[in-house]
Amino acid sequence: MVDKTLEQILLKKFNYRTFRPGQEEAILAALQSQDSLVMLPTGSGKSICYQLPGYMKEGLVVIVSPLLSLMQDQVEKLKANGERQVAALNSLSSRAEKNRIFKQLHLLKFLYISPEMIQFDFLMQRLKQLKIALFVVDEAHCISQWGMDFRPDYLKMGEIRRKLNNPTTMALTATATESVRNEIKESLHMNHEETQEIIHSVDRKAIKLKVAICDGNKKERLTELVNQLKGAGVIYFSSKKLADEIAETLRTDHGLKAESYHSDLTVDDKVKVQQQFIDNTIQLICATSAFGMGIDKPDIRFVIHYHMPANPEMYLQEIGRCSRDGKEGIAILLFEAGDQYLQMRLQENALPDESLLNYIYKNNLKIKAEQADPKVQIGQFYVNAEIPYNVALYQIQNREKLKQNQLDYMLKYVYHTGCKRAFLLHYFDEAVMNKPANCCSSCDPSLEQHFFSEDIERTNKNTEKLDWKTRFKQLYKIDEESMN
DNA sequence: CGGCGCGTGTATATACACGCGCCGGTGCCATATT
Repeated sequence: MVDKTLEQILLKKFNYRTFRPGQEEAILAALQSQDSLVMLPTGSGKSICYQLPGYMKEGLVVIVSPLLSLMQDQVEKLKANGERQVAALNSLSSRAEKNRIFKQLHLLKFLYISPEMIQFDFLMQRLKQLKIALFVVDEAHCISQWGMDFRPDYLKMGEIRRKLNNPTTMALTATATESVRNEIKESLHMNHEETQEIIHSVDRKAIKLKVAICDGNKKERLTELVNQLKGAGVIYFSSKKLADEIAETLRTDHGLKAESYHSDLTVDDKVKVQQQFIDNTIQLICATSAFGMGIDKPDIRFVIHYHMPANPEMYLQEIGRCSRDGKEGIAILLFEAGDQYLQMRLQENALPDESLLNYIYKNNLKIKAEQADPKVQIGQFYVNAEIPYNVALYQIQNREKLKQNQLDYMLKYVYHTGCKRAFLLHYFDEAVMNKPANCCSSCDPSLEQHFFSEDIERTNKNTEKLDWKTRFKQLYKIDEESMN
């Protein structure tokens, strides 16, 4: 059943003729003031799910977003679409801009904001007085994936929602198991029975799955692969240094157009690398997990993991950047015995141990100087939320066990001899429907060969080129007149 | 775990072996200056 009115608005506001799967259900839920948890695969137009009902309902749409670049990106897109009543409130705005946005909040339709900034008292007071049409948590898996680890402000969104008088809420994500979905709902204080879940498969059939077990020759395997694979690709590392080094090797020894991308890059270097990658000026990105959210490149043909990610959710997110145009692509996980220990070390360092937690509970006021340490931040979150010490310890230890299990699942994935796709989907309680051709390295041992030849056209040659400086200006300078 | 850098010890003075310790990923915000 297709609602003609909705389609007319879709055409008028967004210039699309038809809805993609899931969009209409999400929009209807919002229009009926029903809370929803929307899980749609990457590239299926999640922003329309809240933007369209935003236009139809009275009041402000507040979107909690994890990254500054995502906010600026969305604002830019809406403005390009002719929307003027949109703003992002964050540390990139000058004091004058912040003031202006704050004063004209009642005239806005869409407000993008970080979980850190929305908590500010003066802002909350103001938001409380306004009619909130929709409260959106974008990339909601961050609540579970980041909130508990290094961004505790994500854990306060439930309280924020309550303070705003429980506005209609939409949580959006691309990858979440049932338990993560429950965690999101609980964290946001969403009612289990009344929240509508709009869940679509996480399976991306265009992406073929390969695991290559190496034996002391991972670097050689990597260079062999990138020399033969056609089109644009991303190589994920769990070390910034190694990402830099391999990018350098690929450039100087192999003449490939490769750049590295990680958190040490300045903001303008990040924008530059991203844009050159989208333009096909750069063919390969050697990245850490910093790279990816908001990357809209349609023709990424392969994603290689030099290091195993921490869990299947992250693996799916990272390989999900491949093949957004629907043409075939390949995800290759390179594994060497012992690789899991790097992840284990990283995980050990993420959460406070018993003695640190104890120290934080006893000396909370005295350690403000150390607030930069995420472990201390997590501990302080529990203290400030007045959660008893034993409960906090129990929760943290549970979290550690969960992470171990997730890593174990990745290891089992590596050594699984049956269908890799089936095994990965099983983690999300899904079965393989309509198994694609060349499904995975278990189903087709010489899978990667298909991606060495150029007979299949896999690149978009007519990608519009945009000077990165122009792009940078667009992204990070909100024009002044737009608020009037 | 594995790889690297560094200091120490050896056998006989500069080169090399050995063991020890360390490292390894995600982002908001603030707030002060120039």
